[in-house]
Amino acid sequence: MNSDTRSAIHPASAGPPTARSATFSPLYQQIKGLITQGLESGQWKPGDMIPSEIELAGRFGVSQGTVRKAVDELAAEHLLVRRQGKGTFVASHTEPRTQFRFLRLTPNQGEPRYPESTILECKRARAPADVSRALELKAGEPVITIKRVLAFDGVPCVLDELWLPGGLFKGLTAERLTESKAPLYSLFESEFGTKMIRADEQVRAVAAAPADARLLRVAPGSPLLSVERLTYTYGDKPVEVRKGLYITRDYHYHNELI
Amino acid sequence: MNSDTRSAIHPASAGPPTARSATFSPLYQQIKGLITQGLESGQWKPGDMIPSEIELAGRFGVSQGTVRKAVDELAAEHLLVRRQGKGTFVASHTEPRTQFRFLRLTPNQGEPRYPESTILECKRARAPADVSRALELKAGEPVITIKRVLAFDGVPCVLDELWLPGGLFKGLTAERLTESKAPLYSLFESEFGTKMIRADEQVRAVAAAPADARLLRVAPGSPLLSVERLTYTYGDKPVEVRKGLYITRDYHYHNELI
DNA sequence: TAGTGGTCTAGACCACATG
DNA sequence: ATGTGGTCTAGACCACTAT
Repeated sequence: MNSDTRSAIHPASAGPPTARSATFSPLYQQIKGLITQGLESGQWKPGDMIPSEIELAGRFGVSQGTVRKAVDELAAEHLLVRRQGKGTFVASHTEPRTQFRFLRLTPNQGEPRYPESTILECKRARAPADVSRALELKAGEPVITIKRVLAFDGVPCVLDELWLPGGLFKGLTAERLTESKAPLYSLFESEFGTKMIRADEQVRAVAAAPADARLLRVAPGSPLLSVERLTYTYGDKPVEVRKGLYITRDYHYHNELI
Repeated sequence: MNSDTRSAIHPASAGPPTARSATFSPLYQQIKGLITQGLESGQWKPGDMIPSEIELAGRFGVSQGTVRKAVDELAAEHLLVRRQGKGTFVASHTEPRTQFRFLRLTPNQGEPRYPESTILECKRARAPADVSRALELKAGEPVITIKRVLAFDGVPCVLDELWLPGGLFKGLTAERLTESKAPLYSLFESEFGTKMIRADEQVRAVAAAPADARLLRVAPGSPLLSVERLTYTYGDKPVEVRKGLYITRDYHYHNELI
């Protein structure tokens, strides 16, 4: 079965059972790639159950243990979620665990909560140079920019501005954002088919500019936490730039070093 | 072999091959615990090679695959480091990778570097109430407190104050800290046998108090990044409280969301 | 050449969820 | 009762490191 196996994955490179050229990656890595393709292409959408390990093993012509190792790693990367007795599912931003991986704002006392959002602006525009560079867009390619305030119990806490490639988010309007009570990333994955996977953040302390201070209802010059985020989807493709200003009097940015 | 196996690990609970009471955790979890004991007790010190998988499998009376799963998880938690062809080693803060997991300060341009340290103070003292609570010490138990400035090329960047349980760090003096050019955690693990494993951080933006501003050579009221850290060693035991103030003009706090 | 971790297989049985 | 993921075994062979 071994030679059949390998030829199933690399039809052009079949060889004797133990043949493996220098360019071959381990089978389980190849399986990871094939599963990731299914996710990227939308064949399996967030929340969907993917085929069982046995089914995938048969389909790819490898043993169940090999599929298991591939799925284990994808689960460790939070692309998949295993549920014993039920199956393996595509991770979704509708799940609270996923949401709080991308919302690090935590109350100084009490449990993490999700804030209310007020959209200030949502329009198509030309991207600033740094945003354009970060999103790997050509100069002049359109982006959609969103500006909003996040609040807890009516008290402003975050002033957020973000930029998205226009091509991926056609039809995104302020109305649609205002109607939806779901978190942004949840909306993005369900309505626009773009799933945020990971992000890099740069955190700084800055003094509040007058305009920002007014929107956040703090004194100009107050210390604010600046959080600049670059977010990636499958294949390490950058798809969101986000700049946030946080008031960290009653909340803080939480991080676990492991 | 199965019944021998289990009796080797739980001498008092041996049973038929397939017996497993409700209180039994999976074998590989038990193996994880046994290996962790070896780390915690100092049987294997940072940098040491632990016995091979086959050796451990024989010693614990389980298959190599079970040891492998245990070691895999400990490596994922950064307690161990695998090196193909060489062996498996106890992770150490002398390795750059480990150091930068706990030093998130990154230049806005260029590669991460390690700053120079100037010790301002190192003394035994009574812990403030919040520190005492965080370290789970009884009121009045002594702590060692260290105050220092970190700088890049002579330019102050971080003002750090930290508290350690006195009992674990006997003989820690300013001289010893000043002599050592190694990072603190490296010194702690090699000289005092306390290995820092993970930490929780709370990040905020604050205004510089006059005294802090003077030490950091910034204007009073300047925005500073406040980073409060509680650090744990084996067994989730808290062993360090650290409060840092960062100047984030040329550097930022970097974080990857995954 | 020998020892280490890395990959892969085949098969057994357990634990959990559901019909 | 069935199907799912979770654990465990036994053994083969590969890739890397050192002597």
